[in-house]
Amino acid sequence: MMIYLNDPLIRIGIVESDPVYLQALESMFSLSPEFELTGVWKDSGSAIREIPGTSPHVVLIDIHLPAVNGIDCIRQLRKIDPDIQFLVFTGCEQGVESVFDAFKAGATGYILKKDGAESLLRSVKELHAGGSPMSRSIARKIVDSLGRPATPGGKDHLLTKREEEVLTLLSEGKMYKEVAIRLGITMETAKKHVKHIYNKLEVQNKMEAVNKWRS
Amino acid sequence: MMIYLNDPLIRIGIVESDPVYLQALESMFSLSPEFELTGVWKDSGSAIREIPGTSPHVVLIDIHLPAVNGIDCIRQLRKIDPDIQFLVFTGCEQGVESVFDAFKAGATGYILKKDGAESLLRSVKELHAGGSPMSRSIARKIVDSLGRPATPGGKDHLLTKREEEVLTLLSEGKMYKEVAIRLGITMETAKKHVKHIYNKLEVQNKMEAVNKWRS
DNA sequence: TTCCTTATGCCCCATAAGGGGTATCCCCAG
DNA sequence: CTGGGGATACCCCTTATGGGGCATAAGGAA
Repeated sequence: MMIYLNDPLIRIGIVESDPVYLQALESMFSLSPEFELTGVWKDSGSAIREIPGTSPHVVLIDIHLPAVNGIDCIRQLRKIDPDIQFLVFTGCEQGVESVFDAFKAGATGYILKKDGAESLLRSVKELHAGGSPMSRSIARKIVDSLGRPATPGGKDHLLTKREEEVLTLLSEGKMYKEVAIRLGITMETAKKHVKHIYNKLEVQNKMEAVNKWRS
Repeated sequence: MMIYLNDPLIRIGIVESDPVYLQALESMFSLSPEFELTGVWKDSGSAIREIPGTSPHVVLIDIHLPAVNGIDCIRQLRKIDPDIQFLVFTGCEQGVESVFDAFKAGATGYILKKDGAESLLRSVKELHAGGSPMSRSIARKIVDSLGRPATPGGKDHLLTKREEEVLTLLSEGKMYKEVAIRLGITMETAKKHVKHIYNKLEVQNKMEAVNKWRS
């Protein structure tokens, strides 16, 4: 891993589907003299194609992206250019598994949108200096899970990737019908996934599932 | 407002209904040489009666108290002794309205339990020194709401006290039946409150309502 | 006073959600 | 090669939810 301590500018790329955040981030990094914005992308597809040509030091990436999620995007990009550092930047706090997935995929930082702008800038600098910035609550999730000896169920993943996708949509208030459309499956299959989720988490409804999952 | 920068000890009172937290706080402040614990109370009634006689500089108070909530307790105590500084200390982050209510009632600090012990001690000192310590996310809520020009609805309180109670229970995954039992009303009335909430927040289901409320 | 909001209660009705079963298909581990 | 988990799909059923109306009582504001 290269460390660019002496570089005059931190070259940064942004992958964010939310236009409001994207605009804010774009302004913020364009206006800061310590950064050079190499580009912004609204989806994983274009990000994977175009980012390698721009050689950023750091890529700030949301994991909630349409079609291909940010974690897969990181995985792809790491294969192409392993020198890029990825800072996951997400709006909602999800299960500890998502955090692990992100780090396994090659992310080296994981912060929450709610932490605010100063925190974000500090994190980007810290990441570029070789650190692993993460939000307090994320760090806590990790420490907590390390504290659990042998993982109660023996299982690494309580929920499957598909189940997490379903739960993410449910957590946004989507109905089964919408979940089905988003994932390109039938409503019955979406319901089936939800039933499995409830069994695994030992809950009876969406709200409890989301609460337990996020805890 | 008096500022006690030169006092040798910060006299502190605690109002907390959770016995576990109360024990922890009691130990913490008893053992710190910078503080003098003037007393602890488990409910608003006894706190309102007894706190004025103990002349604390700072009162650390949970807003989730049985019977009379912490905000009303602060309002009452301020009338009796306006020199007392109140630091709201709560477990769960609720809507921005609750935060405003606390400040309007006379609180001058608002922190979350999850911030931890060091943060709490620092906040008490900062409060005593004339500051307004608050958790980062609380500060953000306030800044965000100030950013919204003229408050879209013109209304100060979007949701009524009762509606917030209902929404709190819904956010815990309770069914209408359980909400009704908890609040001592019929299920139909609980449903009615929920309908009002949905109208006000312009949403169609529990999850969206909770998301919008918390944002 | 009158009007409005809040909180309460009850009715009807359509749809969403939750719980159970069964069955393919694919892929990976034993 | 065989079994199991994961993902897909369809069936049945009951209950919970969301949306509408109507009504009353209390309390505050115009």
